[in-house]
Parts: sequence; structure tokens; C-alpha cells
Amino acid sequence: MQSIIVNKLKTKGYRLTVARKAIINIFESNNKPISAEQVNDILIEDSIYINKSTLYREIDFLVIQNLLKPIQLQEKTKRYELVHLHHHHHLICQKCNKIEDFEIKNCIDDVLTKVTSDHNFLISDHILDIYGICSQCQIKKEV
Amino acid sequence: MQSIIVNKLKTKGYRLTVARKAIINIFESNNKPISAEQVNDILIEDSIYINKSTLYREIDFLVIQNLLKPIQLQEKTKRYELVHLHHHHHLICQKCNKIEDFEIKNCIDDVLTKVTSDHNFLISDHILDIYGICSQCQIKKEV
DNA sequence: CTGGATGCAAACTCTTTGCACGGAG
DNA sequence: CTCCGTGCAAAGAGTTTGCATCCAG
Repeated sequence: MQSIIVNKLKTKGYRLTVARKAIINIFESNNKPISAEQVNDILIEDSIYINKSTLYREIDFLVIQNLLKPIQLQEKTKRYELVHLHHHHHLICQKCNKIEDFEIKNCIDDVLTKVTSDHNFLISDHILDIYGICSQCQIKKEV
Repeated sequence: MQSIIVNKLKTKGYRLTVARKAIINIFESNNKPISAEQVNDILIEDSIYINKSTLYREIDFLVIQNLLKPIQLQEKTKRYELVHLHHHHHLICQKCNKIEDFEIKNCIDDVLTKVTSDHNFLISDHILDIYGICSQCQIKKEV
């Protein structure tokens, strides 16, 4: 396995157990925000059975290692995605729940600069999530 | 009580109980996102004791009546705020947890338009929340 | 009076923790 | 061998629900 994450953990001397490798693999092969529940479902599909405590602990571990980033959308459960180099945002389809990423380079900087000066606010991060209907669901007939 | 919300509910024939009026009053006099827990704390400060079930049911009721809007920030608990006429965003201070509102008129429309065309995405709503340090906390000495 | 609103207890979802055991290095 | 990682059970936070009772209109 030539995963960057796996190599990082190996270098740091952490063990590579079946659970850890399986969970990392899920995030690496599904490049989108996934909930703990969804990770568990995928594991079961792959006939890998991991205790929920282990799953949550493993996800926490990967967050602490700065390999996963927690994402709280407008829903109950938290999701996680691989830590990306580029800051990006999400398009959430309210019909099929698919989540697409999108990047906007400098477009939003004006807004952030304005806020900084208007409110004298020192920005450290921002969330921009867009909700609506994705292209595929627009085509589909109403159910 | 000349509250718009109270009048709306009265018109629709809903009862105006002590609990209902107290909860509405809290949202009207604190114009910011508040969690159920915080509502409860304020009620207790005012020596008004309401069962948690009632509190959650009442909040749900106000959401269904389209008078309160649920807000999920990057935290565990949901918050609620009065439904505003103007779309607005939040500045969340990571030191004192204060939440300020801010409005941006057309600045963000370019971004939304671009996303719509690039991804053929039909936008119905968007969230823009900014995290950082508010002006007051920047002045305060480090603890 | 009467049905919408309430309190209580219990359940439910998602997540965390303590502890003893197990397996990767 | 040694601990890091695991499973199990139990607890914890936040929220919801069923049911009998209450009270605003």
C-alpha cells in the first residue's frame, strides 16, 4: 500500500492494524465527507467488522494526526474528510445528498477582507457550503 | 405584549402559554443564535421552570411555524435564531464564543453565479460562517 | 368544556470512556 | 515481549416520544 497517510503513520511509529488500514482506505478511495456511520456501513459491505468504539477512536486519532478534518454540515452527525492542501467548499444536493467539492480562488477574499475591516475581526477560518439540487437530480423526473 | 410573533400565533389560533411566551421573548430580546440548553439557562435565571421536553417541542413548533431557523455551527448542539428578512452570516469568536451577524449584499453573488454555471447546480441556500477572534478578544491580554 | 400544551419517565441517537484482553512490531 | 490498539459494556450528551394530566380560550 503506497498511501501517503499510511507512510506518514509508519514513519511516526504507529501500528498499521487491519482496522486502521481499512478506515484510511475508505477515506482515500471516497474523496468526500463521510460520517462514522457511513464508514461503518462500507466496512460491513467489505466484510470487515470493527467495534464502534474502535471506529470513533480511530477517526479521532486521524483527526489528531491532522489527516482527517471534521465537517459539520446542517445535519445531526459529523462528517470527516481527508485534509486537503487546498481550501475548498461543498455543494450539497438536497435530493440525493451527494456532496461535491468546489474551489474558489480569490473570489471570496474581497468578502473576507471587508469583514475583517468592518468588524475588526481576525479571521482564522471560514465555512461556505451551498445547498440545492445537483445537475443529475435536476434532470430526473419528479418522484 | 406587541410581539409580531405572538400576534402571528394568536391569529392562527395557537395558545399563548407561559412557556411559549417566555421562549419567544428570549429569542426576541437576544437577537443571535441560541441553543436549547441556553434557552433553558435563561429561563432558569428568570425563575421560569419548563420541562426539557416542552422546551424542545416548543422550539420545534416555532421552527415548523417558520418563526425560528435552525443553525448548525461547527459544534455539537444545534442553535436557533429568529427568521430574518435579510439573509445574513455569522462571525464566530473562538475565544469568547460570541456570535455577530453580518450582511453582504451582492459581493457573494458572483461566487454563487459561477458555481451555478460551473457545476450546473441549482442553489436554494448557502451558509457562510467565519471563525476567528472578535475585536474585543484581540484587545484582551493573553490569559 | 375541549383540544392543544405540559410534565414525567423512558427511549433513542450519536459519541465517549474504563477496563481487560489481544496482536503488531 | 511490550504496549498500542481492540472489543465489550456502560455511561454520557442531546434530543424525541408515549401517555396521562392540565389549562388557555
